[in-house]
Amino acid sequence: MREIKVLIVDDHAIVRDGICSLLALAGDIEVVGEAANGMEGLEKVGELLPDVVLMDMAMPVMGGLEAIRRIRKEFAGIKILALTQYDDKEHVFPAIQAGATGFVSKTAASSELAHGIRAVSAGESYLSPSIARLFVEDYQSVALTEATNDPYEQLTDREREMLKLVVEGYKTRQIAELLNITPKTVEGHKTSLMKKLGIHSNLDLVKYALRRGIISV
Amino acid sequence: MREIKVLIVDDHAIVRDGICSLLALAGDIEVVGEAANGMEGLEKVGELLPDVVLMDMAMPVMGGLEAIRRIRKEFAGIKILALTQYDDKEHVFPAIQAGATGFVSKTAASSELAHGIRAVSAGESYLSPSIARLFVEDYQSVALTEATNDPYEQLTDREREMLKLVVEGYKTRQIAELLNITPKTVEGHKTSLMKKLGIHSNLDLVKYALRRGIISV
DNA sequence: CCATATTCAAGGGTAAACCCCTATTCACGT
DNA sequence: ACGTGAATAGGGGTTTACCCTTGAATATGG
Repeated sequence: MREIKVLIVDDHAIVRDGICSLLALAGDIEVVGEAANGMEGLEKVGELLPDVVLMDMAMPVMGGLEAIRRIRKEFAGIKILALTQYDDKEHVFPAIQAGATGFVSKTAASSELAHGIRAVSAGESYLSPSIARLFVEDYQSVALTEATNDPYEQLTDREREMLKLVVEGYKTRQIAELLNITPKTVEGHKTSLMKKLGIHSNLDLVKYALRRGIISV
Repeated sequence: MREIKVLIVDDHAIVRDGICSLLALAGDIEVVGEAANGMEGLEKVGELLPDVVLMDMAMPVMGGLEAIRRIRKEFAGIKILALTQYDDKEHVFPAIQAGATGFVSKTAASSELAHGIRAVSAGESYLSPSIARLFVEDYQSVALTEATNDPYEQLTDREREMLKLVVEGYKTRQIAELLNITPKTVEGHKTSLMKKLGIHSNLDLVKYALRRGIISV
């Protein structure tokens, strides 16, 4: 199997050299170039066409975030593994939205770098445990609301059925036809469930349903 | 350092034994018990109080999903590492929402199991590359829509203003009062923007706005 | 066994949203 | 000067949603 070509972008020469020698031990990874900032990184990506770019987030001249956006825009096929010393939402999520395929924390075990590079190169993702935690917690924040005394538990089966159909976009009349009841009955359940949830509009019902994970965008 | 106490829940004895011997090699992990289904797993959790439960998703009697919910409810401090042979959204996200702290694919390298157990035990998370991908892509779906030729760019400033107010819950009349224009004008803009976005209901407008990040739940 | 509560069902009336069309004004580029 | 697109406004009719009330069947509890 061909070696994975990697470009390292970091403003510290010592970090670059360290990573370089680390990856040399991996065997299946070849460091084809280095860059000291986002601007330089963007140029070298064009010259060297690496498989994976290892991108530090905190850099002068052009930050990692902007560099990721530009690389993704011009070279859609090249995977980006972001590298950071800060393991918090504010640093991680913007990088992912900018187009990073994986994220490794600098506090992580050094072996993770090679794992991450292999994963993103294979079209998958890699998230350091401290980073993965952020994603998992973000998804669970929805469910946590559930654990508390959510009035959703107070709804009858029929009302939950209505809620689901309503937020899925069915009109009152359509629901009535589906369930072989009159539209008036549907409205009755709807009024009742809205009262229980303390919601007064169709719109907030959708937001509630999304928060509860009843439907997804 | 104390060994990490693990309970294995899987309906196949062969799988349990295999995992058991794998983890024995790790050194810092001790398998304190096994269970063949969710119900049995729940009982053993109470008896053995493990640090981490390794939970298979596909099981008879009581599935992994329900078992995760109950364990989380009764024993909030115990971490759950889910295990599955299916690496898709439909299987992974519900497990996370039910309370799993990490997720390992059965197609993954066997060394991942120990990594995952250590991560969740330390209060972090572990996601196999094929699973991590799902999370990353889910976060990127917002940005990706943006990158393509989203008709949102076709909207006029006024229309964007309407869109924002509408999905925030303002009624047509209220918007009219806010902007000192007639309700009819508001309707006009609304009709126009909905046509541009190919949306035919208030409800889908909310979903669109959430997808686009115009509002948040 | 009866009283009460809950669920499901339905009607009537009002207000709001939605649909299709037209029309004026203003700005902008050709 | 002309066409185009945006913002504004309105008419008229249909559809839906929202609010209040009622009634029947089915628990649930004293």
